[in-house]
Amino acid sequence: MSHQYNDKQVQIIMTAERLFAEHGFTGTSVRDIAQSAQVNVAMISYYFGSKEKLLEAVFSYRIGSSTIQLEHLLSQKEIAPMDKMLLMVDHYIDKMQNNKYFFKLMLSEQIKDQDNKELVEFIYTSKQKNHALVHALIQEGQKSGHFKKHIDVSLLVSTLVGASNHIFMTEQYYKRINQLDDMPDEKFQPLLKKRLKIYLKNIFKAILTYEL
Amino acid sequence: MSHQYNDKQVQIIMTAERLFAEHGFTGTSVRDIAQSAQVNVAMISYYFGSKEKLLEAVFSYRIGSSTIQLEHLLSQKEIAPMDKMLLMVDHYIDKMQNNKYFFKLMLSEQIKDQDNKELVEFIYTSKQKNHALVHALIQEGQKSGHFKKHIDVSLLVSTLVGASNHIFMTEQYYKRINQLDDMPDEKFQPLLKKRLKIYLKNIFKAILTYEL
DNA sequence: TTTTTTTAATTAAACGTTTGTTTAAGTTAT
DNA sequence: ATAACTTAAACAAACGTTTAATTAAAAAAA
Repeated sequence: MSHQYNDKQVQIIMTAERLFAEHGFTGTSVRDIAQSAQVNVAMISYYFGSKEKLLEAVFSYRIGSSTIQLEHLLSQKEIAPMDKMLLMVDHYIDKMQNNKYFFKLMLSEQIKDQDNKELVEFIYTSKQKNHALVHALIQEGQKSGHFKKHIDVSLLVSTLVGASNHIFMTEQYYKRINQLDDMPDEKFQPLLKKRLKIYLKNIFKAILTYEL
Repeated sequence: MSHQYNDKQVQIIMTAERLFAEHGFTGTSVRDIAQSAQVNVAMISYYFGSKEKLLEAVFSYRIGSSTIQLEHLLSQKEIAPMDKMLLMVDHYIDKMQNNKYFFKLMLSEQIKDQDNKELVEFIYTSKQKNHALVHALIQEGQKSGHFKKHIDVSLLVSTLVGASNHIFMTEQYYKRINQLDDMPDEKFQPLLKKRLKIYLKNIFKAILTYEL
């Protein structure tokens, strides 16, 4: 993976990302994408080969920076393990809110029975990298006595990923159930983000330190 | 909503549920469903009117029992609030493992930009009911002094729903990352369920009681 | 610098499939 | 005899992809 894409290709990729997220991969036609991106239908085959390859290009386009940022954060020696963990939570939630479409797409691709093996492998590799980083951080915290023993890293990560995903995917439900319908989105979004961050960081503190 | 369906209709509904969950709504053709359910394609239009209506029938078929069971559980006066809450977690996880296809389908329908307003309304009503029940239980626990104050019910429920969903949707990743590839599924499934229950109940205890 | 050649980008139209749904003729059950 | 069920075939519309023709841009030759 990992290409260099010209302006027109990026335009197509970002349009596809949005439409795939909103209506699903099969729910989006190449003509929908072409029209929204204001290019001819044939350009998609011309540049990417096929609709499937375009999906892969979307993933390819979003790679890299994520893991690198996390790696950089966790490598800073002067930060205490717990603070690193809480920073990670903040970082992840920011990332998700800034890349809602991609996270939606990633989630819906994981739900489906995958036949696109390239994509399955990419998602797994990406997950494994993050898992390894978190695992190392937890071990570091356990050695220094800041964290308790017997922590299931997969479940911990699933709490962050699953709960954040669920809240952001269903934020309209959150709005309605909490009687925030009248609040404009530019006020609601920061509010939700703030609440989610506080909430998840408290959970992480509890899981990592308390002997429940 | 809420119909009576004959054997053949149920056969179609359950097949559709599985295929919609595995390949998405748009990713499943009525011919796929007809073939898997071993009926003629025209039977789907004949019984349900359209593919969209069939999707609604799947939801309609799964209604009722869920909320009723939860209502029954939470109405039992002799059980302490915390025990009720932990029972609810157990109950929810059991339900999800026994209805994996439906939960997958429900999740992927929530991810999409909904145009099917009937379905949106149904999902919202269902969520609201559960939310109200949990909310009442938490207030009960707060009054009796068992729970702490200031609990965001939506975030709490999202933790249960989101984390459970994420784990079950990506259980193959869990298997691989935790080096459980060789374990047969009939051993792995109970293991995962057990771990998830313990883990989530601990989180709930922490959120509901500790002043974090 | 101009002209020619070669490559890349862009287009509308057409390709063969597959899509959801309907039809009209049939069978089975009431 | 009436109603409910079941079928293969047909329908137009939408699908992903390819084609062949044209324009724009870049490279090479004059």
